[in-house]
Parts: sequence; structure tokens; C-alpha cells
Amino acid sequence: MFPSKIIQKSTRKQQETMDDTISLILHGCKLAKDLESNLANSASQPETLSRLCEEIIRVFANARERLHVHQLGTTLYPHPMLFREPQDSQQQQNIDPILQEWRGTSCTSAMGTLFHQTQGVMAERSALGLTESKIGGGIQVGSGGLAIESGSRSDVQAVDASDSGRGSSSSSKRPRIRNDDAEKRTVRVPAQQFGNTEIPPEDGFSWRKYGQKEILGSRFPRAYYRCTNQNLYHCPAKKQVQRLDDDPFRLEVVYRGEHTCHMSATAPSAPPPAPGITQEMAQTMIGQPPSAATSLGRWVEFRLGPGGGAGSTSSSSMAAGSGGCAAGPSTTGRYGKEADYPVTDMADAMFNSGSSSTNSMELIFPSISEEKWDQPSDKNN
DNA sequence: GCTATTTGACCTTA
DNA sequence: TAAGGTCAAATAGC
Repeated sequence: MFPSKIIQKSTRKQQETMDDTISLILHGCKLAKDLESNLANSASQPETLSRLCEEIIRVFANARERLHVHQLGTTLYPHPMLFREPQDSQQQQNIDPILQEWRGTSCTSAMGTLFHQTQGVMAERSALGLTESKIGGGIQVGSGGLAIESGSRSDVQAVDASDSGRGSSSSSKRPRIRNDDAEKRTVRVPAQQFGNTEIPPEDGFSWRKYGQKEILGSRFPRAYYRCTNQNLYHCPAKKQVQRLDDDPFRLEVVYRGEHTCHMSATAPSAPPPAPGITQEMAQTMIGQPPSAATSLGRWVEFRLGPGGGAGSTSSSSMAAGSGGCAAGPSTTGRYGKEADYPVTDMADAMFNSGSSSTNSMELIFPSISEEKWDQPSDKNN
């Protein structure tokens, strides 16, 4: 049995560190806001602008470094202060007003989208055995629109019945229950606001659609996906994607089964550990076998590492690049589905100085470089 | 030709 | 028995 006091102490320490980091980020946001409000006045003072920009960059770079360190020692879960809605008005009042203000800004929206991009990583983390229920609690973003529910079937049903509108609005029939539902992990993410809004959010893995079905009582069909490497490595991972009835701009993604493709000894590209992270360290950190742990290490690097900068935009074919399935290279859906939006680019867009854009859309979908992988063909079944 | 999506039919499960 | 889940032939893009 794991000593819970050690966990609590460690968690408290991490929380304190995270609090400092959050404060740093808030400070950076404030500086950016000040810069924005004084932009017109400072337009004729390039030196002043440059100095302010450098200051902002420095603050965010510092925050990123802290996050990187924090990320290596924690569980990849966002800070609860930011991403959990208060349970009641009392708690709402207790939140730092600065934080409340910040939560309502476009910056929050961008962060929400960032976590939208990373939610799949967390969900797949869960698929590797680190279910949220083991750590406690889901994740919710008030205005950002992210919610993760996982664990038992009852958890998932509770979500469906309470606010999806799908369960409650439909017939009173008892929902269908599968024996393997205990491995279900439900994630709600914002749908893309433009382009093909049916495209499920990128989660770092490569999926192949194998079915779509109209669901009783639902306005929108449910799409069924399985891991592209299912045949090659007998990877059992699957996911279902369905638009919410009461919020067509959000998708409910249900993950089932664990990815085993990245654990295959014959996987074409065994994921390397994150820089400075040995397999033993990774195993210690997340309690997974080295193979899985190094995969997580890769995720850490993928999300917060320096990564490659933004490359050329590929509008028609978002090919899988560094964000492909950890088991190996992923192919890209012919119709632009299963597109990959490497989170590294997202982080770069937000934290690096390279981007001078203040356009949130560019932050949300930074241009990415297109890479081709030599993927072993997944024979049509 | 290869690989992915679409979609009607069939299977599974409560 | 009904509804969700999966299969596999047909189809399409590269």
C-alpha cells in the first residue's frame, strides 16, 4: 500500500510550486494586457514596445521553465485552481478576483483551447492505467469547455444524465451497459469552431473511423474510431465521438481500451524518453512500466518541451508529425480528419517570442510542419 | 494499388 | 426485442 502521507506532502509541495507559477503567469497576462491597452500610445516608441515585449517573454519563459519542471514531477493534471469550477457561490467568491478576471479573458480561452489540445494526452494517460479516479476528481473548465469524467460506468452515466441532455431527453429506457464499461473514460471537448466541425480533437494518437450510428434520442450521430495500429499490434484502444445535443459546439469523446501499440517491441519508432528522464525516473514518476513511462516522457516533451517551431501551414492535409501515435507514425485521414495539431506548437505560440500575433485563432491553430512517417501499412480489414 | 471513409447489415447485450 | 457496437463491401482520394 502506498503511504498516503507521502503523497499528500508531495502534492502540497507541488501545489505550492504551482501556485507560484500561476502567479507568474497571471503577472505575464497582466503585462500583456497593459501592453495591449497602451499599444496605441506606444506605437511610436519601438524601444518601449521592445522592452515590454521582452519583459513579457521573460515572465512567460520563466513560467514555462517552472511548468516544465513541475510537469516532470507531477501528474500532467492542470492546476485545480484554474480548471475546476467552484462548487458553490461561496467558493466562487473565495477565488482571487484577479484570477476570476483572467478566467474571463481571451487569454483564458486560449488556455482552454490549449488544454483542449492536451486533454487527449490526459485521457490517453488514463488509458495507460492512470485513471483520474485513482487520483481523484475530473477536470472542468468554466468557459473553456473542457470536462473529463472517467472511471466507473456510473460516473459516465451521471454526466450523461445531468447535463448532456442526451440521456435525460431521450426515452426512459435503461441505458445499454457493457461489461467492459469500467474502462470507459469520457472527455468533453470543444468542437472546432470552423472548418469541419465533425473532426474530433487531436489527442496524439492515430485513429481510424470504422462506424457511425444514429443514437436514439440524440440529434447527432456517434462516430466510432479504433487505433490505426489495431491490426498491426492488436491495439484495442477505441473511442467514440458524439456531438452534444445541448451544446453542438462540444463533443463528447469516450475512450475505451488501452493503447498497447506503443509497448510493442516491434513498434517502428519506440518513443524516446524525455530529455533528462531515464526510464527508471519515468517509471517512478508515473508508476508505469518503462515502456509506457517513456511514452509518457515523450508526452511531457511533446507538450512542454522546446520543440520545433511552427512550420508551413498545410490546410488540406494536416499530416501527423511529432504528435503521432506514440506507437509509431500515424497516417492522416484523407479528408483532413484525425488531423494532428502538435501541442508543442501551441505552447510555442503561447510562450515563445517568435509569434508576434495576438490573433487568438493563430494561437489556437498555429501552423504546423508536415512530416511523413514510414508507417507500416494497416491492411484494410 | 493502397488506404481511409461511408454505410447498410449483422452481432451483441441488457 | 431494441438499441448500441462492429463488420465489411463499396467507394473515393492520392
